[in-house]
Amino acid sequence: MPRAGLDAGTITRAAAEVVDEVGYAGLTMGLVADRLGVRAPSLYKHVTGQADLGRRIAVLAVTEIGDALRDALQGRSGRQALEAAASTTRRYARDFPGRFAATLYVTAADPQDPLHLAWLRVVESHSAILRGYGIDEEDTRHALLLLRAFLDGFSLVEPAGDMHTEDEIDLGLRWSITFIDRGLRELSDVPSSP
Amino acid sequence: MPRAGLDAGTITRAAAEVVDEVGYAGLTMGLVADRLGVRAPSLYKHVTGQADLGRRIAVLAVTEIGDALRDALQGRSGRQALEAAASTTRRYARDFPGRFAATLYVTAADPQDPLHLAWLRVVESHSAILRGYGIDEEDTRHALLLLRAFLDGFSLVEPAGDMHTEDEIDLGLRWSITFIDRGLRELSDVPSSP
DNA sequence: ACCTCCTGGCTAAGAATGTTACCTTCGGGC
DNA sequence: GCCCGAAGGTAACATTCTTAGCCAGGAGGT
Repeated sequence: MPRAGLDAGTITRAAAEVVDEVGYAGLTMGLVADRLGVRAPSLYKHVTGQADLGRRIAVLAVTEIGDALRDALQGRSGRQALEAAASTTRRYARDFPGRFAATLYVTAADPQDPLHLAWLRVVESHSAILRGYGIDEEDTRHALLLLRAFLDGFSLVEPAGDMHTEDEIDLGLRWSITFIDRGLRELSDVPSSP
Repeated sequence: MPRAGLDAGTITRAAAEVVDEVGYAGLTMGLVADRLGVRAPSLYKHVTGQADLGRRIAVLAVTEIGDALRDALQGRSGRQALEAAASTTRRYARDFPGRFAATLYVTAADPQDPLHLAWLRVVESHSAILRGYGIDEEDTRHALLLLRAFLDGFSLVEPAGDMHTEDEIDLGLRWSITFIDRGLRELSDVPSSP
């Protein structure tokens, strides 16, 4: 029987598909192995265990979000950039619920953690949004936290769908973007609409 | 041997202590049983299983947050109310990390779900904050979403502590509160400082 | 006081899963 | 063609959730 040609990457991608289907809590080594046409113990040749696999899913997801943000922010600034970032983050959370959950549950340990580096790229995109508003460096640092809390928090509220309808969230999101955009413009040294 | 006097409530409280110590993912029936001086299968006389127990922890946590918010908002309005809500939510997330995680992971199924009712009380507190700003009903509805995303999102970013120091988060939170407070005051029909 | 019955806790056992130990075989380098 | 490391397989073990079935304890009626 030929080798399956596994490596950590293919296993992680298969695992990411699994969590998107069965939820992050439903991840099992057996399901991942099945998807790859392989037996569960074979996975341990490439990942150290389920915890490791979970971390790798989180790194993959944060990296993908970072990529998506970078693409979406090309050539946009101000309110358009805010909108693009919000809808990108939200779409990712909806299309890949398991992966997105991983980004919330798994936290980086040390600054060398690949997860940390992946997050830095996301933060860089958030910074790019703020750069367009021309606010000073200290405000930018604080606003970054607000932005992350807002974007992640909003995508988080989504699955708790019992409280709000899809449309209501859509409207709320657009309203919130207007709210934040206005606040940021007022902070700006050179208001774009004085 | 005397009866232990278990019921769903005591089991849930014990389980809540367990998750705060070992993390939500580390919850096992055995740990809960140990804490109560009882064998694991006995728990099944009062809760249907681990999933049920997880839901009950979430309900407990959301209820506690609701109570804490209600207390903290007594006699405060405007910016003070915002600050009180943020620090209350954040303190809860830090003091009871396992329980707080449960509020993020578990989602209500139907509108009769006790979890849904518990969330309604939290939303009621958020509404109370906004009420003080005198903004119209539609804006209030949208702002509620913003508030929930912000408060939960901020408490969520906290454990990902590799990226920001404690003080930095503190400052960012105060800055964000100022930001939101100003935005809300500008929405107000009767600006408090015209 | 005693009997009865249900409740609540226990032990034992089964099923699912994560993980390790060890074996086998593929496939490239000499 | 041989050798050896790496990749995958099988078997087995440990942990944990959960169910089945037993037994005691105590509340309530007589």
